[in-house]
Amino acid sequence: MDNSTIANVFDELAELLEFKGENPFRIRAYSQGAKAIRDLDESVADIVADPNRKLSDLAGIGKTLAEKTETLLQSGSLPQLEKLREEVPEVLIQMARVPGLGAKKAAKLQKELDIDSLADLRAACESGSVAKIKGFGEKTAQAILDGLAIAEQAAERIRWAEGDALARSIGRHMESCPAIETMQWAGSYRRGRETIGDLDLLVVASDRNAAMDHLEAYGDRSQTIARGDTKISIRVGKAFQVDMRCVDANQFGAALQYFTGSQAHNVHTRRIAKDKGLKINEYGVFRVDDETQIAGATEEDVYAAIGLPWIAPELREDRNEFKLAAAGELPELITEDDIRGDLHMHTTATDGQNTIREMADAAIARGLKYIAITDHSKRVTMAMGLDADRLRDQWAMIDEIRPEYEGKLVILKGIECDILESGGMDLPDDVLAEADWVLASVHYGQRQPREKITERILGAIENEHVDCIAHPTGRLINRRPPYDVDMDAVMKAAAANGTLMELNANPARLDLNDVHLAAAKKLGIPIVISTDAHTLDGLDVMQYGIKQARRGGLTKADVANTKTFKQFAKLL
DNA sequence: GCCGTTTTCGGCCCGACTGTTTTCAGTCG
Repeated sequence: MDNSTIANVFDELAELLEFKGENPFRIRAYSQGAKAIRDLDESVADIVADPNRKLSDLAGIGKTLAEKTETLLQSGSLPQLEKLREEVPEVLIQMARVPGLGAKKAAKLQKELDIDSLADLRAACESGSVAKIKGFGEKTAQAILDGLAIAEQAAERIRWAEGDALARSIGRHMESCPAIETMQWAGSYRRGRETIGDLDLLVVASDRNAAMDHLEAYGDRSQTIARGDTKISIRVGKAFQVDMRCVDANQFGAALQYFTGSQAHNVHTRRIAKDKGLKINEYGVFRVDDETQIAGATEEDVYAAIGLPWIAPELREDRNEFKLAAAGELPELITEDDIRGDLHMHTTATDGQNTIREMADAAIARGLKYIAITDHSKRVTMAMGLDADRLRDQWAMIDEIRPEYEGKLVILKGIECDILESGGMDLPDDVLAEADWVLASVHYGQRQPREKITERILGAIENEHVDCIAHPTGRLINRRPPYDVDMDAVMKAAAANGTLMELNANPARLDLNDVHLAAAKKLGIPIVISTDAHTLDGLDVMQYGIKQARRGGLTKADVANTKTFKQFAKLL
């Protein structure tokens, strides 16, 4: 059982306990335990198996959660969870996911009105029976109806790149507001999370009402959810929420820090402040005894006030950033300027839209010094994958054009070779041996059982000609789950065999994810950030990979394609 | 349920906004 499965169990326990009206701090303990395990850069099972280590040494895991984790690892289930699932009606969980309804209101409605489904809930709102319950009213009933409509429109988190496009569009609109002096995006968008649940805009405005009016005038606004003196929330398009907060200039840094989150990171900063006799809120850092403000204008000031250096937003998840910051060991995160090569791209030989020359010229225009041409192998029939003959023809072509690029760009003879369903590589070893760069990837048999898929990938790692595992989990964000693969085993094998691992920068993939990247870094596995470009524009997705790499805490030194070609070649 | 060099008990981040309340609970981030 892997970390995320265990974490999901604790999250579900927390959710179910909330409906039982449990002590909120006990509920939080389960959530925090889930987070601690999910964010861990090593396998919980390994820690349990190690006689020299204890699970309860992990922050947020005490005696009880350690025992439950061991039960899960041994038996695969938890009696407490089974019992709670029986006790809490499924409809309660659905109800609490309706925006505006939480566990308490949902439980009260369900109990008093005997609601069995969301359809029942809608009917109860429409008939007026909800409004008659003590503590509820007409407006609450209407808010629930609105919430139901939103929930039906599947307000799922959007990919970071989509959030980026929306933020830029709203940003352009807001720039024309004369009342706004400063503005900056915060929230999970600023932290670079792979998906964004809403957008958070922070502004300093000479006239707050004018700024809020201006946001409400955004063309695609569908609804205003709330509007107060300092904060406004609107809905854009069908269901996406955008919040704007107005603050004074001397509060901007504190507000930016607060609004950027994550929530867990903020809780941690405030706890540190409290220990120092300080209080942090979105208006600044204050001494508790006399309410004096000691910081707030910039984020650097806020962190300095609690004795820490500024922490990059991508790291603010309350994973290990506080420990690193306190020790002065925060990583200097990779930037797009550090990238010198791109080692995964396709051409017209298979499913790409441009020729080798066109890709090479576009790479030069983007400042790259080396690329690898990595078309599909023959198993990928839909993309007209290459057999040995066609591949050798392509390599002959590369030999032919290389002189034109002498001193400007190194073009590697590569292949994205499929790992076959039955195991083994899609091209014979003697062909792979002629390649400069071999990516191995799974495209078929993605639903095979864990043991089988893991065995296939381990086989590729152990093949001496394979340089790198491409998109190692196969997930497509919001579309397709990762293969059921034992990533702990894959990473250990990659480390042992000197095989590189890809961070595929395509915004739908971003594969490996941030936690995997941190784990790879810990094991010393060099990461290659590649675009998997199928078009010239496809080369521009590198920025998304960089964002993801930063979230994994990667520095220039952790990423192989930041090296000069001469240094990079030593890894092959 | 977790945690600790003020502690093994008694805390646990902090505030905006809404609706329904005549002083605050619920929800959200």
